[in-house]
Amino acid sequence: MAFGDQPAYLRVADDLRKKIAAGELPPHARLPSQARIREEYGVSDTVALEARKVLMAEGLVEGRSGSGTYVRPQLVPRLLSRAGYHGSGPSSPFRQEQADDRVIGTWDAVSEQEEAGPETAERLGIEPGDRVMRTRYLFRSGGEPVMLSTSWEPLAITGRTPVMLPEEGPLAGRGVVSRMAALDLVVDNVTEEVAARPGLAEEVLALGGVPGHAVLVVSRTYRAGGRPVETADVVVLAERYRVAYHLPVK
Amino acid sequence: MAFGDQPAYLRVADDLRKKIAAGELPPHARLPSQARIREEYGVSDTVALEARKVLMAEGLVEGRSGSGTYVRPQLVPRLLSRAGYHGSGPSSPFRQEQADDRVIGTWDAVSEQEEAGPETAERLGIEPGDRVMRTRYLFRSGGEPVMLSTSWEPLAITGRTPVMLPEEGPLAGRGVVSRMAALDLVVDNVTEEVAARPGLAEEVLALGGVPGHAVLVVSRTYRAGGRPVETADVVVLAERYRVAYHLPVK
DNA sequence: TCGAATTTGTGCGTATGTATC
DNA sequence: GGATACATACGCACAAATTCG
Repeated sequence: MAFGDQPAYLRVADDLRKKIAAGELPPHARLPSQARIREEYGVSDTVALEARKVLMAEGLVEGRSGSGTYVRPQLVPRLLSRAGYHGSGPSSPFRQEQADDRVIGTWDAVSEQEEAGPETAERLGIEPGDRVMRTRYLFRSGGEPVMLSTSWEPLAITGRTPVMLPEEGPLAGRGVVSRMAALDLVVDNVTEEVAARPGLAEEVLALGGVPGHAVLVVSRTYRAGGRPVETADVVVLAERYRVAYHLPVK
Repeated sequence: MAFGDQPAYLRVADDLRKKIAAGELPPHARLPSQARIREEYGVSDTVALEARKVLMAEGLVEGRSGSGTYVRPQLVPRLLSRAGYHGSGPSSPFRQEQADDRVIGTWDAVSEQEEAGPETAERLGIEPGDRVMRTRYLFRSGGEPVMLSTSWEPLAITGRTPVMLPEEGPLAGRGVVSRMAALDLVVDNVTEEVAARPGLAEEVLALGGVPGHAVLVVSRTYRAGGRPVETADVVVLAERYRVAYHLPVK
């Protein structure tokens, strides 16, 4: 059973990984099926399955039900430019990125009122339970989902105004700064925090990634005169994006 | 078997995740054993195992052989402030952080000449094989290693000058901007890119983390009049740090 | 100190569902 | 529709680590 003090499924996974690294199994190639692995390596169905699972967890291969297990092309991480807000031009992180990469993107957005949780309240400088407008975004690039975002705005600020819904009304999709300007609020301060954590099953599923893989989370807060007017989390797959900043030197 | 179009092991994982999120299973608490899960949820051994694996992959729980599966304490990541260079005051990322957190830190640094590899050359705008000064840092906070950093400077710029070695000479430890100023080079441009990837065994070992866990990598490049004068990688454990930026709104 | 019970982790064989070709 | 292949699920066995009487 054991072979060099290594579980059987790891031994099989190592061998397949070597073949991928050596180019013997190039991108988009199909791996031997579970049944073939069972024969070739003289192992059980479970071991063949576990070995494939290891490679899938590593993001090297991708299983397609009914078809086969395929080598994933290793993609070069793209840049998510966060060079600060530019008054003229696209404003959301995604629209910025479009401008940078000349990639045509689409997105869906759903807004809903809710009561602020403790963390949201903390970030917006309001009390837990205060009402906020939560908007969930799903951004696509070339049809593929690439970025999730959730924004929160205090209804104490936007409630019963034309800009209450970020993606509707006269300034739909124009960005936080423009919309707040319509309320005579001058956004003069942005903080962003970049973190990485294992992606939740839901997030990874939506982004077409591998369960357990890391996501980058950019937590952004817009402020007007010290008062938070919007806060948002942007979630992308860590293996697909780097977050780029251009900083001033004072 | 299926329940709301969801596999049984995901249903069990979701339920356990909710209990963790709700505080019903606080940090360090022990999850129901595989056998208990099997009984409570009326599922098989395999399903109970798979459910636990999902939560382990998400980093929520940790299995200890022979003992049990335990909820991992979600430690609040510390801030790594990257608010841009401030002419007066500490300059290295770590020294900035000290100022922010009032944490007394120490560091070791080792400098060595080498030939630039392809990636370093690309970042410094020089040719592969050109000579550079590489300096490796290990930063400690309260005696514990918390951050690794490697910087590269073209010897075409600093060679045979008093500031050739970052941590020696008259401007030792004063930071890139000050040292370049001594060469009449005005650093006016900083770009940073934040990425996350699985930590290398060496890195994770040095930082006291768990193998396989993600690290955050901040890749920074200082430029003077468009010419790169220094580039560096800063590596921290992803679960322990967030990278914070304060951006201008133009 | 010893040993029994518990628990995780690995491994096997099999059956069934379901997507793809 | 049939064949193929992945995905989920069940039940079982055993090794290693831990816990506890």
